[in-house]
Amino acid sequence: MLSFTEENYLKAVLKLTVNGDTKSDAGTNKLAAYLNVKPATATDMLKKLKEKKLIDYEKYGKITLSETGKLKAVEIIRKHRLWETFLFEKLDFTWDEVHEVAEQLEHIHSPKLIDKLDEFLGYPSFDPHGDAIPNAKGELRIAKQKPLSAVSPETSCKMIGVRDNSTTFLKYVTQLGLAINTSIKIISRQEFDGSMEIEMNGKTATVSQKFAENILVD
Amino acid sequence: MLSFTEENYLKAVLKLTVNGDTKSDAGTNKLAAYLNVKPATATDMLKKLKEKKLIDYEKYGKITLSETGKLKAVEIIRKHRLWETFLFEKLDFTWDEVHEVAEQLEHIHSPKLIDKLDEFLGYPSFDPHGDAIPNAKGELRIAKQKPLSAVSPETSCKMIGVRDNSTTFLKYVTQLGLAINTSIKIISRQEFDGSMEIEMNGKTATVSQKFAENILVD
DNA sequence: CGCAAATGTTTGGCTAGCCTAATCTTATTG
DNA sequence: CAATAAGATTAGGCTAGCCAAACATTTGCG
Ligand SMILES: [Mn+2]
Ligand SMILES: [Mn+2]
Ligand SMILES: [Mn+2]
Ligand SMILES: [Mn+2]
Repeated sequence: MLSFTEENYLKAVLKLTVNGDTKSDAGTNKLAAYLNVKPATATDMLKKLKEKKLIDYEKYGKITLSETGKLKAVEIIRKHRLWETFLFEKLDFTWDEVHEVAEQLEHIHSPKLIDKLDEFLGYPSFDPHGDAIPNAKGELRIAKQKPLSAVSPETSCKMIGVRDNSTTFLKYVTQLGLAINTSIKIISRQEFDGSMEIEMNGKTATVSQKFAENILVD
Repeated sequence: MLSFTEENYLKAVLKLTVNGDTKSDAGTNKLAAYLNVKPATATDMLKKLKEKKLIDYEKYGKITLSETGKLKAVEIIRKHRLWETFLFEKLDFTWDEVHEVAEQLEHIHSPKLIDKLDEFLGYPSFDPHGDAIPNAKGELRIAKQKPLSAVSPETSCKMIGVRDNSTTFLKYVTQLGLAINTSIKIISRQEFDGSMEIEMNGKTATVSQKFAENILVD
């Protein structure tokens, strides 16, 4: 039985190694920064996870999940996203409130619980942020996606997710009238700083490049 | 913010001090036995809880919850029983499966979560074992109840709860065709060992005194 | 290449929770 | 009213996770 902390490390290694955008690898420093601990602490835990055969790791070397470790990590992602969906769909949480609570709920140990929850929710494919939910076998459907910042002016697209899950970002997105499935038309893009004028639901807004990089569209 | 462990100690002190049946008080040994730790460990934690003003306690003296401690403990009971109700009503858990998972879920920190869950469940008054669920203000309705063992032969009653929540007991109860709200008629009672012949839903069965003491009726 | 910066590891030390063994206080009872 | 028995506390020690500071290795750049 893995501890709360061990599970968070596995999830962090997964996030940093298959990071979608950067394909960067997980170093002790990055891992520590991600988990808000110091590098020395991360090194301790890496030795422990290697001992338990959950990661492949040699001193000063690369860090990757073992097969077992990857399965475990994906299972935690699955739990996290199913709980977020539950909070959003059934308990009227907003999409900027679900992450924090799911961060606790993902560590509840009960295989029956998570499978029943999945069934209760109707086997959802995506969580409230548009992220794919792995199924019970740990398989994860990957949707084609690109950042809004890569869409050409004069064309339209549909928002299918967000890259940043922070409350501040999500509240801003909502305030602009954007949500999953919103159709967005790019009116123009400034060469200078990459800012974009976009239109959705009849309203227009100007957003920064940083913002556009964090909106995922089809 | 209380830790998982501190919360379990508070709940244990509450259970042992307002124990319904025995009105016994909580000593270091009983507390330790209840929590599956050694007395020395309990003493350490009692000092810590006193420091945090959650219990009233002097060396070698009585242990009672402070007002704050009682509020906290009742809140955990509330969460425990609401989660049990959720698992039972919404996720098709049986009543002998819910306790173990609720033991984990009761420690999730989120005021919004528990109030929304309460609402989602329709503000239930009792959990799957017939135990009263405290409301959001920490008030607990107390139902009149007595053990089946105290019911006179030739009379009828309705099962409203159980005193023992263990899986083995609950499975046995179910196997006999008993559940919350089942009408029970006492056919006879043996003076010798207190065993009873009872009838419910047309079927009869003979149960021990120990069994009858753990079935609560109106 | 060669050396400094970046990155990673070790050491020693901390707290929360737990333990055993020894000791102390309170309760019981002959 | 002793003297055990029962109950509670203290002392010392352990592991999991964490940290700061010292040390080691690797990377990258002049
Ligand atoms: Mn999340
Ligand atoms: Mn987590
Ligand atoms: Mn329970
Ligand atoms: Mn608990």
